[in-house]
Amino acid sequence: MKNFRIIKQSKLSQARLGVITTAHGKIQTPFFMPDATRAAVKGLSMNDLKMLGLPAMVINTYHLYLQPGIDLMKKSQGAHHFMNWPKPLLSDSGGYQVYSLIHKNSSFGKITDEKVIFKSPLDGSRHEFTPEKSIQIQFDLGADMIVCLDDCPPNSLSAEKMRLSIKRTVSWAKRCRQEYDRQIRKRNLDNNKPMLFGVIQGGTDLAMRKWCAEELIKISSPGGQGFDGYGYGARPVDGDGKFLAAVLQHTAEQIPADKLRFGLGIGLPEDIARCARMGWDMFDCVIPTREGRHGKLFFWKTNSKSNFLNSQNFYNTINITNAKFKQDLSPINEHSNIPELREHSKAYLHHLLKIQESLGYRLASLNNLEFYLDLMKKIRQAIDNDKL
RNA sequence: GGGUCGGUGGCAGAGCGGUCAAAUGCAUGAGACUGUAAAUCUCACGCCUCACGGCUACGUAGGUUCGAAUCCUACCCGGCCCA
Repeated sequence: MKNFRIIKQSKLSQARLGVITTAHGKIQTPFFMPDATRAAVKGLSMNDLKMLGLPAMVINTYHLYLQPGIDLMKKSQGAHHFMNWPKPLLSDSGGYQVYSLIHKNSSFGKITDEKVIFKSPLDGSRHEFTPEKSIQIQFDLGADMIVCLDDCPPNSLSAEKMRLSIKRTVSWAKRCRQEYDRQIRKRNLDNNKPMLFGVIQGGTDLAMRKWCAEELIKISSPGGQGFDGYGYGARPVDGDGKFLAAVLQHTAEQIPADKLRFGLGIGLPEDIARCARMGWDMFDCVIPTREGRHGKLFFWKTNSKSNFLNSQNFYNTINITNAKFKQDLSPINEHSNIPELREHSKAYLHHLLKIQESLGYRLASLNNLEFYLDLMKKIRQAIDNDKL
């Protein structure tokens, strides 16, 4: 059974339309997932997310392992039941925490070729993550799409260290693949396999990205060669925040066309549009929710051209906490399909965020997620019409 | 009326002779945020100047001192206690 099927290839670019089939329903690609790292999209209820038509979300192995713990996940028969979320889930491996905690600050742990030693930011306790353990936990979480534990390096790493890091990521991917096969047998999941993703590292160096991709694709098992999909790992921007378009383009080209391409942590709306054009199929990012909580709202510009997604500036942002919105009684978003965003004023949302009221976080997150989901829909339509 | 403690920047509140345009918190203003240690972080925050620097300021008015938010005197205002 093949769980990713390409439906249409754009005549204009590498962009494609597809469908993923999971045990919790189908997903049309390209698509975007918000991050529900600790089993919640901050500020939003599952009903909110259903109302938005959210296709899937990303939960995190490391965070859920620390809190509330995997025993409870097993007892709840997985994250879907625990969260009461009926649609697909993707669990991230904890590889990003190798970067965000340890690479950035070595007092948070240590990386060896064998495993990662984390010191919990919650209470300082010591925890070991092996590739095998990450996969086991992800099976316990019961996610529909799971990710190999990787060593996510800073882009600034020296060439020599980057080479070692990639070797580690590849060796861990092998071990993840073996553990995955073991779990499938052990749990009798032959007809209900989660999809497994490898993560391509290599910083900003095209040759390193290519090498990492090739090594990952070579990994084989009785279950087949390579992975169901491949992710782009590490920050997609340089030190100045400039999008690494050439690296994304080159990395996409290394991934076999019939495999899913997952841009981890991407990104800004224009970056997602560009990546879709390169043939990337799935995205996740904290931007819409985090920046919403911090007051930044995304809005469509009124565009008449049908190929507006190819332009640089197809949207506006405002910072609703700016003083100029204090007295602005106009709707938060008059074009929204969400009644609350049409009926509440900007002044009200300004006020809610100023007093740190959770309703403010919710309204801002709703606005931005609606924008992102709309963006993905427009991208899919554009591909369908050969406009992207 | 008597006693007592106190009056500091938008607010709260340190400071108690020089290193004070004055700690800290809040509020305010702006910015950042890309597989969420993020309801977080950064910067600004008396006035003038891009800046060097200058000016005005710790209730009011005097005084002591080389020098006062800090000491003294009077007055004004507030809290508490007594009558």
